Amino acid sequence: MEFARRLLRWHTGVKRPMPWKARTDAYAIWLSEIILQQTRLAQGLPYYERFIHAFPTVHALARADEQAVLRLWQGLGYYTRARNLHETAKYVSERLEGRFPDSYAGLLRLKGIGPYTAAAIASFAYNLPHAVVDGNVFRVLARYTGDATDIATGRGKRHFTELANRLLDKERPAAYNQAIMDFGALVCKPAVPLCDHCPLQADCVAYHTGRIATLPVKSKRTARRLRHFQYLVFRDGNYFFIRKRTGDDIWKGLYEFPCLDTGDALPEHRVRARVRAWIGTPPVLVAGPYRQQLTHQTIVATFWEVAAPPPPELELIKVARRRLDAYPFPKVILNYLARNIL
DNA sequence: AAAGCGGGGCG
DNA sequence: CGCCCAGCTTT
Repeated sequence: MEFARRLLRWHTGVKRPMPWKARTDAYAIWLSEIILQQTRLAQGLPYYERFIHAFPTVHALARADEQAVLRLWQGLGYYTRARNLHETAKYVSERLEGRFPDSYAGLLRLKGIGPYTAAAIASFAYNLPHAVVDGNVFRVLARYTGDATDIATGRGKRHFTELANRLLDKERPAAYNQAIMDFGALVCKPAVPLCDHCPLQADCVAYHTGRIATLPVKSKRTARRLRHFQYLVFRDGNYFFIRKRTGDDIWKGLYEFPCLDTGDALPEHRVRARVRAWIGTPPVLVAGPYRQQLTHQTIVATFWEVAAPPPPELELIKVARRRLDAYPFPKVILNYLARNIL
């Protein structure tokens, strides 16, 4: 219990402010946790404020249409989270009378809720003894125990989850979980940890064996794919033609201009020839190429204007310039609009 | 078990 | 430029 006691003592002085801690309802906790998946607190906070204001209850969120939810999510990334958020809101609102499950196992069954989020809601909303295991916890525990088990493997996840639950203060699970995550974010940081001011330094194995910089061990490396998107901007005065992205690819559910995914780089004259063969009119290069760095892909987007009406078989949506802000777009489209249109 | 999914910040 | 961030879903 020494570990938990020191952590909680440290935490009394340096809590990070969490707006949703003012509310104890599972809805607010759940919303904040989904937003913060793989997302820094500073980046997620403004989104939480906008969501909780627009949808104060799970019923309000359930009544919204998906496009409005995605629009509010625009720019945050990992858009599957937004679609799952909406689906789960409808489920909880319509099937569970607005009440979230009050057990870890029950929470785990909901879409978009995995082991971390189930533990977070169980502890923060209901004070149940389930240890959260996120990036912070992996790092703190791997360093504290000097354990080089690969956190990217199932075995590593199981190992650190069991350890986390042994170390958990079962009398105060909510406070403990908040403390260890704040500790990972503020002291036991990834690149430049503050070991000189660390309350756990005396017992930290990695510190005493000089392995702070090499722990935790995370194997999977990121192979990054390079893709070239040619966006065709059909324009009729103040009207634009867009469509919704579908299929198993990035940005599902978001909108964009019709896109020629050429895969490899293509010389400008080849693009013009290809578009001309397709719709009879050569396009004019108007912007780009813009690079958009995703975690596993690099998108190079070039924008072409076409002085002809779009082929009907594309089934594009005709939208007035002033109405574009009702649609969710990926960042690269927003950049184009901001620099060239709006 | 491994792959895929955004965008931003930091050293 | 590479790694990381209050991870989850699909294959």
